[in-house]
Amino acid sequence: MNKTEIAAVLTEIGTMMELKGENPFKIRAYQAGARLLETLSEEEIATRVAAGTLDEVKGIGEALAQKITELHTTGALEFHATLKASIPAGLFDILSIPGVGPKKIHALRDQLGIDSIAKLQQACLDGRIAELAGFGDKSQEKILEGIRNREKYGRRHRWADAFVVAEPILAGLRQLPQVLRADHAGSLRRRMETVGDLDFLVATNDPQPVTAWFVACPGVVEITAHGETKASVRLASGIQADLRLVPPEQFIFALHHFTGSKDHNVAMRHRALQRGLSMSEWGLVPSAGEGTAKEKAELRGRQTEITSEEQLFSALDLAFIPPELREGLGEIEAAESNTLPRLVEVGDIRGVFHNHTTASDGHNTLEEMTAAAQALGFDYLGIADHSKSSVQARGLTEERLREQIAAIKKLNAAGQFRCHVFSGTECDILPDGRLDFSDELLAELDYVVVSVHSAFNQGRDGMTARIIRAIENPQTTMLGHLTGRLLLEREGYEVDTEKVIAAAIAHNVIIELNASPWRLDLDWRFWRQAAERGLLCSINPDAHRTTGLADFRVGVSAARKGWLTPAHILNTRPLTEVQRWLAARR
DNA sequence: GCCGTTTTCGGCCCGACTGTTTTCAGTCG
Repeated sequence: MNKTEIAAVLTEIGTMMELKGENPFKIRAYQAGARLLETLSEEEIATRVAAGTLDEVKGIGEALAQKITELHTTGALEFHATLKASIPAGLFDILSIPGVGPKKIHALRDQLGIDSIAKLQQACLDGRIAELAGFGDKSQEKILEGIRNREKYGRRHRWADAFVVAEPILAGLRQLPQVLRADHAGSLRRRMETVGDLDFLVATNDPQPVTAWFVACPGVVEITAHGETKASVRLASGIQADLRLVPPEQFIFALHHFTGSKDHNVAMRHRALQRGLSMSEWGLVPSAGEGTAKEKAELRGRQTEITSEEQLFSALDLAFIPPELREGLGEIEAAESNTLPRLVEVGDIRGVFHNHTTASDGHNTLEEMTAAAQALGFDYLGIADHSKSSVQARGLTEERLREQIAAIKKLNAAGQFRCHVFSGTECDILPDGRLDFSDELLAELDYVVVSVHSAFNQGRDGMTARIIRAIENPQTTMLGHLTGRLLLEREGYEVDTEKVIAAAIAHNVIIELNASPWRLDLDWRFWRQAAERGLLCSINPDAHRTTGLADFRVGVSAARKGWLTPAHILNTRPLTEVQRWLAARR
């Protein structure tokens, strides 16, 4: 088993222990162990398993070391299987209903034999829940509502979709005279690929007009809470939006707190405690001695000198950690030793590869795409229309591709655009791993993107071998959307990502970070280690129309989450350098 | 289950809110 799979097992053990009502600290140990494992490299895990030194890692003790070793070597864990067999699958679903946690699930199961959402819903309708000790009419109604909402709004939202909704609300908040500072927080600010709800944070001394404006925003279909310090609404798109209001001196602490992630916050508080400080959304105060609430409030009052997140991190002897990195994956250690990377920025991107035109399934012509790329300030644009096997996408035949090559040469020669155009193709990887065009034709292009668009169900080994064969082809420049996933729509196909990455590094092939908000593939979680091992990235918008070119920004967000610097990314390089790099590959 | 300038036991991150209670447990972020 690889580390991701092992971590998933440990996390599931944690959840199951929660459902069993186990000691919360024991549960936390499993969850922490899972997170920790993700930060280690596959090599280090293998070495430590072989040498029996896993328990030297802080956070992994004897028990976890034994379980990780068993999973790593045999691919299974007796303890996990036994535990899983003892818990009805329906309990996991119940856990996802707001207001119902492990303790209540325990009571429901003990007293009413409830072990699925269906049974829970029926018990609510029968009025049996309200009669239980610790429950009441409101609990029963809330559970029913939760079950209904789960069906209706239970899904997450792609980052770009959420951002489009959030942006005008944030702009509106900032224009209110009562609002001194405003920002968004949560997973939207951390630029996660999907977002559960929108979090807005406002600094104000006069909250009432602000909440009044917020609950009356266009698109609000339901007000779920409307208090002094917090308001929640449901928007037409199904997204829930929360607004929190704090006094100005508390803004930075609250911004950091509500940006998260939870793992990051836990680690930050732990660090604060090591320095004799107690950290919360209210401030940073000495933790020594049990001061009264009033004394602590006075101490908070003296925290006003912290007016930026930079200062907050500095107070804990840390360099500023960009929100994208706050996932509890080693960013605090890096900030401590001042080894955080200089993350890639939108302004670093000089051009983009992998874009489509009307020649295949794009909506704009070559000229329109080039004009749009130039308007974005790009020095170069790569065209990569589909190949002949992608019939559904009107893939180009050999003849039509040669016509396109000629058209691009002519366009570059005409000097109409300052932006240089590269001739490429998004060439299908056929089911057996061969490419869709002959080597002779591919050699006429500036570069070649290879992608899987068919036969998704070959199994892990088959798919891995197929993609690696395509990588080994000397004509291949870069690999497109490695897993083929569509966020919230379709899982990627089964493939051994680590092996594919290793093959790409060995053959000096780029792997793209497909920047389409639907894909963001390869996932940011793989990039840090892959780049450290020498993998080169290209942030590719996979644009099918002129407006799609701007999606490269979403790709930059994902790259930042993956700790990538400009040096790790081909399309941060100037035109002449890219031309040299591509020419050397041909 | 993990850890140790509190070192092999007794702690472990913080505060608000809700609904249930009549002083608090459970849940959430």
